[in-house]
Amino acid sequence: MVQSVHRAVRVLRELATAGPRLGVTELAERIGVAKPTVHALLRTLESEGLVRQDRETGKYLLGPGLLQLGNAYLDTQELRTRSVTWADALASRTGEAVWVAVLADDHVLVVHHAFRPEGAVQILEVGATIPWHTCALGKAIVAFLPEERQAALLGGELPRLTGRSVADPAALAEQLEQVRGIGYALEDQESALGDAGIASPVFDRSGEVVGAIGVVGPVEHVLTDETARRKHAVAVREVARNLSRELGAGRGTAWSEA
Amino acid sequence: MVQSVHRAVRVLRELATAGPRLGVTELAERIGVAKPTVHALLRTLESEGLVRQDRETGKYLLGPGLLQLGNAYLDTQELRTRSVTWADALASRTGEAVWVAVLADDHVLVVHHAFRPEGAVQILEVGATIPWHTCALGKAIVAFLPEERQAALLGGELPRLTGRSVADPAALAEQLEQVRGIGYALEDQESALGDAGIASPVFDRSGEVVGAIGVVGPVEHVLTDETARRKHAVAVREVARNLSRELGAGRGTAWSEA
DNA sequence: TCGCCTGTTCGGTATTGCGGAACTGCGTTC
DNA sequence: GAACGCAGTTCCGCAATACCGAACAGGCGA
Repeated sequence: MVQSVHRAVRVLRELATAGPRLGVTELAERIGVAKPTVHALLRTLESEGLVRQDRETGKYLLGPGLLQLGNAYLDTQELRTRSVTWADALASRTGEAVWVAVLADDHVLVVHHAFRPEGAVQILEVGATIPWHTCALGKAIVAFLPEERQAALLGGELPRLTGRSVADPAALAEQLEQVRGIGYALEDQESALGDAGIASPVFDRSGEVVGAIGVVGPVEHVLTDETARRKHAVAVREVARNLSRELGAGRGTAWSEA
Repeated sequence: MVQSVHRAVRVLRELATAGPRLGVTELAERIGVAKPTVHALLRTLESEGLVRQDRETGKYLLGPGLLQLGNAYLDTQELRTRSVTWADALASRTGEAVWVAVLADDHVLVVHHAFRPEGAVQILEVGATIPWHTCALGKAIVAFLPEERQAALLGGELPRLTGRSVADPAALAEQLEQVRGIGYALEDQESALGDAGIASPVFDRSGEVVGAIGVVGPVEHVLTDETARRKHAVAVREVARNLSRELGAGRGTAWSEA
């Protein structure tokens, strides 16, 4: 494990989470490293375009190079490239926004976002991260993970984002069991009040979950109306299966049992 | 300059450009570093989620952590956050897609993309990079850069992406002069056949160019029709000025002379 | 004007990362 | 089906390299 690289990434992470603009001194004490060391790391990162320095204040902030790399990641993400057409189809079939996501640590990372067809202002959610247990996408993925991994996630931190977030491991485990039974997961305003979601897992040729696809929208559209919910659930599951097959998942894997 | 960090970034860059999947050996000889060294770097990057390993082939590819960081960069980008509403307004006023971009080295980096209102399939271009001299956004920015910087860019590599790309420094310099005169830049299928653009520079409170905003669309919509072109140019320039003012640029800076 | 806070530079120390050589496991070839 | 070759991986000794204490420079506020 290369120490300086590890520290450099910590610097980037700190800039990403703590604040847009951080000074050398502040960074140094945050990550517990001497000031000149942090300075050297920053200079290196700056020369690579991953960090830039505010000319006026002297403080540092994230650089454009990160966006290029992030975008390059998206291109390598086979799930994303394959899902584009399916996501569009699902969006126009359901009339709702469609998200495609993968699991990164204990968060769900949105890698594709198809806008709701009849949309007013909609902000792009690609790159957004959400705790796995507060969204349908996360539950859909985790339900089909190897058992140890599931246990680890259930045992980890489970923050509450809204009053409706479920933070009890036992209750979540039961939900996951249910997901395995019906092949899709639900979310009822657990990450944001007013928003709900329905998602199904996507598998690859090795038979493992690689991510999930699902609709996201106002509770009234997605969950409240019983018949609409049924319709959406069927559509989501169907699209997820087709997408899985396109990724090489054969029958006999978890998705066909669902 | 921290050597290992520099090398780690080179690894990421290589993965981003050369191919989605690269092996340790291949990476090692590409960047001219011993195999075990590259391996250590990869393991570190992997533990940070910036790189992942394809379990089947053993080869390495970019990881999801990069997308998170890239997204964090976007949030720090004041130009982007401020431009969202202006971009939407411009898109609906012109009926074309609107891009907002900054300059990163000798490439333009798209930081915001407002879709064309009446749109069929449109792919999101946020994160895309284009050589500065083959798009209106790039010319709009470079035209207002300090002279040494301009000279350096004109003296650098000027690849041709289409048959219409302008690769001659003198011709480009003349175009830049023109941009300074009229306050907007044009592109006629210089980065992609069939596509044209009109863009104006955006300034911040220090009076320096921070980026550009402009419309992008089929030549027939954007350039061919003389009256439409005029209308678009006026709209773009106006929005760029308003955006600049919102960022704190005062009168008396370059933009008000344009 | 002074003091205190930044970001920055310097250079010695030993930690740390580096790479040659050897290992392992897979796919391919004969 | 055994032998080869090439991949990713591990080990370990050397010394290059990154780290940090201390001192410097520049700006802001008091």
